[in-house]
Amino acid sequence: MHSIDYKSYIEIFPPKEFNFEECLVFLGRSDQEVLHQIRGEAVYKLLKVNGELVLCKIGYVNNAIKVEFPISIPSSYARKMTGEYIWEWFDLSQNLGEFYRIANNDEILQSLAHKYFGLRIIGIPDLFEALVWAIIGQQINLTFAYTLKKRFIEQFGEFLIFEGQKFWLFPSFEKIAHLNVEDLKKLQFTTRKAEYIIDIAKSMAKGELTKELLVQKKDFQQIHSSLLQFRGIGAWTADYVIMKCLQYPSAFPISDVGLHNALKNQLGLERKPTIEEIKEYAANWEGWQAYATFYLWRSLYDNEL
DNA sequence: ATCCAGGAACTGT
DNA sequence: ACAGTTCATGGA
Repeated sequence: MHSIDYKSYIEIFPPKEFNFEECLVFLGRSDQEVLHQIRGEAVYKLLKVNGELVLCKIGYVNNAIKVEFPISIPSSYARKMTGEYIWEWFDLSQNLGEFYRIANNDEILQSLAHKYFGLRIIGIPDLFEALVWAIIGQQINLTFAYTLKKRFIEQFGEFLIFEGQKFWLFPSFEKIAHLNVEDLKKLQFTTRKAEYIIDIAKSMAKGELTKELLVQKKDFQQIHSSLLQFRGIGAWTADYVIMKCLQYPSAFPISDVGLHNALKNQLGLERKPTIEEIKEYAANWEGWQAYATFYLWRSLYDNEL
């Protein structure tokens, strides 16, 4: 009989310029979020790796991200994939040194970079989840967007109960591909959004739209134009997904209303800036537009508190 | 009540 | 290419 010779937890050593607390603040921005839960200094999240459910408790101990498994210790493969997921989720591949050098010489970003130092773009590593969330968020307020997302997950997702609380997985595209528009309209999705989401689920089920296919494209422009071919994905959604799922720090959802409002606040403007004005502000942000956008979004959350 | 919301497709020019 | 219109309903 063998003894278990691996540790019952994973340690992830983040790069410089990482602040777990700041990331936790972002993760806690909506009390309607059901895909993770914050308890004390840790975030709990359920993952599924090759059919294996993995409940993670993610904390920060001795300058390392510590991932524990409150229910059961996953297989070594699942532990490896869990580590990779968390690495992407917190965008740990970026070297933020250059972003902070830019920010320090930028009128708009200087204070934000100081305030939220160590915050990384909290990603959405799952392509289907990123696309659905972007489509849900089109042209409605964030509060209602979270309501729709919660209904969608609780209607079609899987869950696991631990210590009396439910931990949800985002619904699979395989399941959503089989729905009718009416199934989503019941949850108060508009006809359009229901069509977009179901069509995208079908494209993914057929293997026509996958994260792998997008990653293989040689540059940003190719990824962008291939995403635009799918109904329901416009420029904003493509940029949002390239930023949050494919982790391009140069992605820039320039038409985003949240970005416009944040700029208005930061600059003390009477009105929202025009696209042309934003291009002028963003001239300094080359290569780091996604981080500039994300820090500006983060500033909106402070206004609510 | 009124305006607008972390847009996109469609239509007409 | 570009501008205007429609979708559609909740939140503040």
